[in-house]
Amino acid sequence: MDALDAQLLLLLTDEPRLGVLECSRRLGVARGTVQARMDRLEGRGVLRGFPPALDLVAMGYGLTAFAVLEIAQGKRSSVVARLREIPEVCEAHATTGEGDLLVRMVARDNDDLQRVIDQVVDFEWVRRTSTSIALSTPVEPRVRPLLERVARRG
Amino acid sequence: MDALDAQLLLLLTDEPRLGVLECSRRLGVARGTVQARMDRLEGRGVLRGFPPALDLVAMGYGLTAFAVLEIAQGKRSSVVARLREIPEVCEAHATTGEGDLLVRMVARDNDDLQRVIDQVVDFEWVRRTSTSIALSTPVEPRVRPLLERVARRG
DNA sequence: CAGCAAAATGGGCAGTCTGCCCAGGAGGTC
DNA sequence: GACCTCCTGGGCAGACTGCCCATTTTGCTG
Repeated sequence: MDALDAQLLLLLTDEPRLGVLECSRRLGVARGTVQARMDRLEGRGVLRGFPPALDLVAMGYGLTAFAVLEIAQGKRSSVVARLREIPEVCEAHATTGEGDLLVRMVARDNDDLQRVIDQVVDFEWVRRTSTSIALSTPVEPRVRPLLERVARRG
Repeated sequence: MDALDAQLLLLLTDEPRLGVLECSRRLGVARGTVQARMDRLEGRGVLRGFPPALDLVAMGYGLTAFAVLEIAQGKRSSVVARLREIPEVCEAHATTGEGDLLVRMVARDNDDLQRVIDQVVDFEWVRRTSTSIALSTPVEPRVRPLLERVARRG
């Protein structure tokens, strides 16, 4: 990951539709170079692809909630298996600290959220839970700043 | 968002590099239809684009941590402004419940993480904090299940 | 410092896709 | 029945991709 790699990724972050040719023009390098860089980044697993970015709010899932679950000894995989079956569960992390599992979920409205939370929480091996609703997202998911740092140096 | 929209998005989720033409073939519809659907989805804000998916682990940021911050009355925007300046802060949500702010951050190694956490936590208006380190991610960020549901019905 | 391997350059070529256009047909509404 | 929206199938010029090549630059090694 040198500066050129980072600049390329920044460019693609800002304008993902750019083709290889256009990227090479913007960066002032040859087309083959950009192609090689992208191949390498993809090969190393840094660049995983270009998945469509979907706006859950626009899709009708306007509510996001987080739940911290405390799980009975050795039962985490059972709980995870169950969580995976709930479509509204968008993400889950096993963590240190007070809780064992941090779960992010979405819902269409309050009733829906209640239903989802019940599904997540009402489960034999879940000992204790603490749920919070996301009121706003002051920092949208981002990687840009990290890239910028690499892009500047080199 | 009808079934065709969802199927299209599913297709793009699985193979983002697919062009309009190939999508139309796979879905068994005319090319113009796919084009129109994508334009509409993008217009409605559902489809935000195709940003590059970067693997933070492969980039060297192998550690993820979550912090719950309790903020002094009315000082949230100050804290948020500060958080935005820390590149390692990848996401932050204002929440109900015990904490006021849920922050996700990444770091290269333990020392780095310590440094980042200090930056996030050592701040005048932050009252109380609770930090957890993500040990694993049993449910990777996903939207697919929600799409599948729409795709099946109509 | 000479020498080598990896990387970047600039160019060329066939195949394919995009963006845009049009006329016709299908399905639903007033 | 008139109308409107959506999908269809086709055509066209322009642009890009993937791939190839020979040459030059770069950066490291002995």
